[in-house]
Amino acid sequence: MKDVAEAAGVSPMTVSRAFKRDASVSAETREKILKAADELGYVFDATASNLRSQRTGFVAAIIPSINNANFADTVRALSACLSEHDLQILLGYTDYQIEEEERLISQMLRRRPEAIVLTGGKHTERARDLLSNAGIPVIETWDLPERPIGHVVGFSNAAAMKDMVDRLVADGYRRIGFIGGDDKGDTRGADRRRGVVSALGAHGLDTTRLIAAGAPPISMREGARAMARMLEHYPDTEVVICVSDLSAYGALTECQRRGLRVPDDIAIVGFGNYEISDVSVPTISTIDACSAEIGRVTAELIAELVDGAKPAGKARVIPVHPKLLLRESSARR
Amino acid sequence: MKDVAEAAGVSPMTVSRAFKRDASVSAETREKILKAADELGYVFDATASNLRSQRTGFVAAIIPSINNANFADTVRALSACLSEHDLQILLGYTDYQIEEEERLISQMLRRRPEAIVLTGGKHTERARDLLSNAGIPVIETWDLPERPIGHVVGFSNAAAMKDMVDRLVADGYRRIGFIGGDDKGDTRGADRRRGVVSALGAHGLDTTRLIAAGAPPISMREGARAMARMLEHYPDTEVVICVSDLSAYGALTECQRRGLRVPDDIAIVGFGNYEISDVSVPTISTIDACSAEIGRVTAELIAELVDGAKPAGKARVIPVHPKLLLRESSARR
DNA sequence: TTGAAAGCGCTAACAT
DNA sequence: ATGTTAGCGCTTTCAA
Repeated sequence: MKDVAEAAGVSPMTVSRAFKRDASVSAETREKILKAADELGYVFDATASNLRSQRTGFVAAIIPSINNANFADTVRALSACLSEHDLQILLGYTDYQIEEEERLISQMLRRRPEAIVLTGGKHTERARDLLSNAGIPVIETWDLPERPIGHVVGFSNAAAMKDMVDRLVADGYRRIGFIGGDDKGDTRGADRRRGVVSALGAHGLDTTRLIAAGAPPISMREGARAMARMLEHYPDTEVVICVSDLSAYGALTECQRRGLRVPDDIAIVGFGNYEISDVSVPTISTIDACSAEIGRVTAELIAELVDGAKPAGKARVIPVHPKLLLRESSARR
Repeated sequence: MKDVAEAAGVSPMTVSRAFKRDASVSAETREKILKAADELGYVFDATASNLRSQRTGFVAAIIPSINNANFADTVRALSACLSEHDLQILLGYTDYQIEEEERLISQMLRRRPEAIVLTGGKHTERARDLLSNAGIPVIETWDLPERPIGHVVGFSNAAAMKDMVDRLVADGYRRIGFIGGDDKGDTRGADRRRGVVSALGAHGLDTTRLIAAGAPPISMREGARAMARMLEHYPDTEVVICVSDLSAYGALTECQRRGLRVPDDIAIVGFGNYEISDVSVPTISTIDACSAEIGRVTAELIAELVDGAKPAGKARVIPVHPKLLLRESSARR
């Protein structure tokens, strides 16, 4: 920057200002400086800037898996909105393990992010401590934690499933099974399972038709395998609720390979409104989790908190509202 | 760090050493220091460390889309291998636009990454300049560029498609169509289309059965729409090659909705070995692009280049070898 | 194994 | 609108 200053015949401070958007530099001077910088091949050093200004422009975002279209949608929306405020995402993924989340949090805080976004409301105690003491906004998403660390943008996975069960029961379904949500790592999956079981109980229905799908990520293959076991153990099941659309699609293929008609012989529903659920034959009933909305709302919240015009204020809980999408796979004959 | 030093009764320099892995600090002193740091809630400041040591531990990685399982697999493997060398990914995505790629590159270089990974070999001239002058290893992936900027880890999309066409022709297919690859943004898709057309030409077959799928990301829905047009314009087509498994699956569903049997009435093949291609009914023939291998190999290359034991050396081209996976959707009756 | 001095490249704060 | 001074929190370098 010193070199650029010399080349342009100004002080380093003026060069610094010329590289800021709102700084007070005459248009003429700025042009001269940018030209000099370009000729010298100068590249602004954000590291030094961050240290001196104590602002990094980073927002840490931690998701369970990078290879999940729902979380990808959230991150994409988050990233797009944040970039309008000159904020950049520092992405990490936990492989559905809170110990790994703790490690990531501890690592990322060293980079001095200006806010941190988490997926879910279950964390190690040390992670909670680190976050509470970090002095930056913490936003938990994709859940409504009982004991929030800071802000929340999300929904109750259990309540979403209750709505689905209520609807299926209203449609006349009685023998209802569930696939997945057995592993502790996938806390949202476990919440969905709990929601289904408790809703079934409330209707006085059988709550034992539960099939494990193993450790997350629960994908299509696991869904197919679990459906095979469902059909063996509970062959008279009328509708199978799956922890996600991916497992629901896998379950659907298992039925197709066995010559079972969906929904005529057995109905299937999923969760997440992945693209496949609206394209497959039959299309799959699901719940839209508002992935992108979660990202957008979170970004807006962060922009507001980081701009720092307001005096912190207290932690907010912003609910989003999943939507039931009834499609061919659970249509009553 | 000064506070920690005082609390532990040592100099800041010793604290600094205690936080390094290999530094020479007596076990006793280190323990004392870590305890003091923990009690004070001290969090190491990577920003200052980066500035002084001129090492950030960042590797910039730019992919077309975060919501693509192939690129996600590459990034996951890259990230996992890099973290063993204390390197962290700074992820950006271009939405398949090289102008956006240029903007991202320029932004990311300010953060002083120690290497930069790109997807594809097509970039703006300014992007090429920025990268050439950045003084860090540049690795282009998922392609074999004619004019590489630095290192390359990838394969020829056109050659991969030639193999597929050759195989289909050997299986007796003659009227072969292609869906996608029409938009300039998806350069790998365009390469695949070129590869198909040129291979068809070499066999003396009809090269006009090309259906546009629009701007990327080409997903299931676009595949279904394109298949509808293929069936209208070229109803006697024997096999349809799709730019990816997602569009291939979409194409498959369009056939199913029309009552066409795959592969008996029409065969379909895809690209990328996405999970769906091995689960759908029928399973979809495809080409495995070695997504994870690209990430792993790239990470190993970077680790070697960044450790800096060697004196730079010249740019390397490391080919990976896509594999034909023939499945039900193109099985000859 | 530990410490002291200097400075990485930028910008906050103040002055003009 | 521009310049000067000081220093962000570490680590390199040298010394003991």
